[in-house]
Amino acid sequence: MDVREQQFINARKTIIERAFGRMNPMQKQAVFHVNGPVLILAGAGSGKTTVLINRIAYLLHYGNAYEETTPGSFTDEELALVKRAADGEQVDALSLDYAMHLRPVAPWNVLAITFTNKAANELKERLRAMLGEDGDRVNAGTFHYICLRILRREIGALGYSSNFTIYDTDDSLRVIKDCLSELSLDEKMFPPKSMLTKISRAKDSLLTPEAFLRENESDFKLRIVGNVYALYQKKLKEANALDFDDIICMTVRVLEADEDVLSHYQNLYRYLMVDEYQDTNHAQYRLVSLLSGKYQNLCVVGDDDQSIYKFRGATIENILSFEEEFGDAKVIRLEQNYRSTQTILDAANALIAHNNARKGKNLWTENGQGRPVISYRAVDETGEASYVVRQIEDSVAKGLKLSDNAVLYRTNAQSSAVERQLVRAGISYRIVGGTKFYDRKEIRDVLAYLRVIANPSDTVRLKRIINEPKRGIGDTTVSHVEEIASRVGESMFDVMKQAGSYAVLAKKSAPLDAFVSMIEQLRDCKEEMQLEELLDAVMEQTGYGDMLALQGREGQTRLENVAELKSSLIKYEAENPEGGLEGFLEEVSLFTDLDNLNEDEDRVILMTMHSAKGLEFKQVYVIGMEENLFPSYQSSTSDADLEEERRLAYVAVTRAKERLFLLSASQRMLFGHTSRNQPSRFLREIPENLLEQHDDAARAFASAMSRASKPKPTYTPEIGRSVGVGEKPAQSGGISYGVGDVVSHKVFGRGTVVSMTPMANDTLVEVRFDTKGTKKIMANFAKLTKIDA
DNA sequence: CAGATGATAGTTTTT
DNA sequence: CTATCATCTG
Repeated sequence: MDVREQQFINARKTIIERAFGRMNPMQKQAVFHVNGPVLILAGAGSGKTTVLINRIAYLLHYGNAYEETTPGSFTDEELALVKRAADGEQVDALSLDYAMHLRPVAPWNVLAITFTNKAANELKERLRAMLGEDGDRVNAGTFHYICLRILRREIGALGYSSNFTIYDTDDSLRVIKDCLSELSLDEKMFPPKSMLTKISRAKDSLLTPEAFLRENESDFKLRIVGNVYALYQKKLKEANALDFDDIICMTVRVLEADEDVLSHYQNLYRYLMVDEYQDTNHAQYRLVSLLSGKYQNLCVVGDDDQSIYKFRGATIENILSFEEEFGDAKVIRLEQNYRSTQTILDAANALIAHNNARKGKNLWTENGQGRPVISYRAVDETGEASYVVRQIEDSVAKGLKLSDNAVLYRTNAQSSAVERQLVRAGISYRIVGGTKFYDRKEIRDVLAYLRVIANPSDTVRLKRIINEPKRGIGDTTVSHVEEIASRVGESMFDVMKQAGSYAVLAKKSAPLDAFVSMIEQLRDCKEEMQLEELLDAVMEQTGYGDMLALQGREGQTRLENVAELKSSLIKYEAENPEGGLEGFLEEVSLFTDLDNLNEDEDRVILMTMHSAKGLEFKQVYVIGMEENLFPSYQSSTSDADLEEERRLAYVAVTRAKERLFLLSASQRMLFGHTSRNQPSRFLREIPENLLEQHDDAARAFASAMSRASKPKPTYTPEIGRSVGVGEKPAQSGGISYGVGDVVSHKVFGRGTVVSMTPMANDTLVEVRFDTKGTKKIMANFAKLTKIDA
C-alpha cells in the first residue's frame, strides 16, 4: 500500500475514532469490529446496550470504514479535506462524508435480536433518538417477533396457513390434557406440566416427534412422552396453531427447507446482533447460525455469569463454545462497570469466582469504594421485612426516592411479608411479576371470546369460554361435539350450528344454538364496531360482565382488569388504525407484564431476582439469604444447579448502584410451617471485610434469656412467631385472650381476634370488629377485654 | 349440569 | 397457609 493510501486510511480512522470518543477502548473495539463473528462478553453494568446502539450507528454511517484497508481511488482534494478534518479543523460534514468514500450499510440490512419486548423497545427508542428515521428502519425485536414476521410469509411451505394462531403455555397445557385423556394416560403418572416441559425441551433441541421417539426408543416413559408429543403436534396443526417454541423451530425448519428462502433472509439480515446470548437455546443458536451463515457478520453480546434460565432450555454452552463454533471469532471483554461501587463489585466478583463453568471476568469501576455491604440477620420474616422498611424510610429521609429501592427475592411467595410491612408503614409499592396481567383468568377469558370471534375454529379458546359463564353446556356435551367434529371432519363450531341434526346433541340444541348465534352476532358487530365497543358488546352479550358483577369485591377487581384491557385496546387502535382485531390479538400474544414497568412512578419495587435482570437501583435488598431457600433446596443436589443459583445471586448483587443489603431470618413461615435455616453459603462467599454484619436474631435471643431470668417476668414474645389459632401467648402482660376469642374495645365495640403478633415489648392484635371492620391494635395501648361468646 | 367439598401440591419463567 | 383442581352429591 502506498503512502498516500496509508495517510488516507489513518486520517479516516482518526475521524471515526473521534466520533465515538465517549466510548472506552474496549467498547470502541466492539463498535468498530463489524465484519466476521464477534463475541462481546459484557459484564453487568458495562454499557452493552450503548455499545449495540453505537455499533449500529457506526454501520449506518461509516459502513466498515474503520477496518477497511483498500479505500479505492480518491482525489488529492479529498485526501486534503480528510486530513484537515483529522487534525481537528471544522469542515462541512456532508462533503467530508463524501470525501471519506464511505459505504454505509442500509438500516434494513441490520437485525438486532433481544429476548424481551422491554429490551427491544429500549433499543428501538435509543436508535430513534440517535439516528432518527434511519433508526426506525433498523430491524429490531425479540426472537419471537422476528420469527413471526418470517413465518407469516413463509409458513405455507410447512403446510400451515399464514393466519395461524399462537398458543401460550396455558393453551398448550389444555391441549396436553386433551392428548393425555385421548391416550388414556393418567395425569397423576404423567403430569401435564412436566409433559409440556419435556416437549418444550425437545423443540428447543429441534427434535421432531419422530426424532424424539427414535432417540428414546428404549426408555418406556420417554416413549410415552414421544407419543404425547406427536399427538400434541398433530392437534396444534389441526387448529392451525403454533406454541412459543414452534415460533422459533418452525422458522428454522422453513429456512432449512429452501435455499432460496434462506438466501433471501441472509441477504436481508446482513448484519446480525444478538443480545443476552447466554440465554439462547439450541434452536435459537441454529437460527442465528443459519441467518449469519453467508456473511458471518454475527455479533453476540452476553455474560456467561448472568445465565439464569437453564431451567427453561437455555444452554450456556452456546456462549462458552462460541469461539469454536464460529471460526476465528473475536472476543471482546467489557469489564469496566459504570453502575456500582467497587465494594459491591468486589462482593460480586468474589461470589462468582466460586463457579467453575465460566469464561472468567473481573469487574472494576472508577466509581469509588462506597459503603460496605450490609448483612442483617433477623429473627423472622417479619423482622426482616420491617428492617427493609426502616431502611427505605431512612433512604427517603436522606433524599432518595421510593423507586430507588428494590426488594429482590427468590420466590414470589416471599413478597407478602414485605408487603404487609410496607402497607403498615403507608409506603406505596409495585410488584413486578407474580400473576401476570395477561395470565389472569378474566383477561384470558375475555381474550378467548375475542379470539373465537376472530376465528371460530380456534377450539382451545372455544372450549374455554363455551360454558363460562354457565349456560348449560357441560363437559359431556362438549365432548360429544368434539367427537362428532373429528368424525365428520368439521370444526366444533360448525357441528354446533347443526346441533339439532345429531341425536346425542338434540336435547342440548337450545343452549348450543343460543351460543352459536351469540358468537355470530358478535362477529357481525366486529365488522362495524370499534374494538372497544366490541369488547363492551362481548362483556354484555355473553353475560360475562354480569357474572363478574355478582362476585363482590373480587369481581370488582376483575372488572377493573377488564377495563385495563380495554384501555390497552384503545391504545392499540390509536397507534395501529389498520391493525384490527387480528392485529391486536397477535400483539397481545407476544406481550408480557414486564413491558409496562412504569419507570416514572415513585414506588418501592418488589420482584424476583430473575425479573430484575437488566435493571438497576440505587439500593437493593436481597431477602431470604438462607440455605434451602437461596440456594433453593432443589438445587443443592447438583453442582450445575448450584452454579446457576450462584449466578442468580450475582445478578441480584450487581443490580445495586450504591447500597446493597443482604438479609436473612433465623426462622420463617414457609408453606404453613415454621422452618429454621442456616445463613446462605453465598453470604460466606463474600469476604468479611466487605460486610457490615448485624444479627438481631442473636440479640433477641440474648435479651429473651436475660429477661427470663428476672424475678418479675414481663411478657416475652416467643421470638417473632405469630400465635396460631387456639393458642394463647404465655399468660403475661395482662393479655387474657387469644386468637378466635371475642373481645370488646371501648371505641370499636365487639370483635373477634384474628391474629396476634408479638412485637418488641408489646403485642400487635388484629381484631375483626362486628361493625367497624378489621383493625390492628397494640395490646398495651388500647385495652381489650375478653367476652365469653 | 352445577355447586360444594375435600385433597393436594406448591422455584425461578424474557416469549 | 392458600389457591387450584378433581371428585362427589343433589
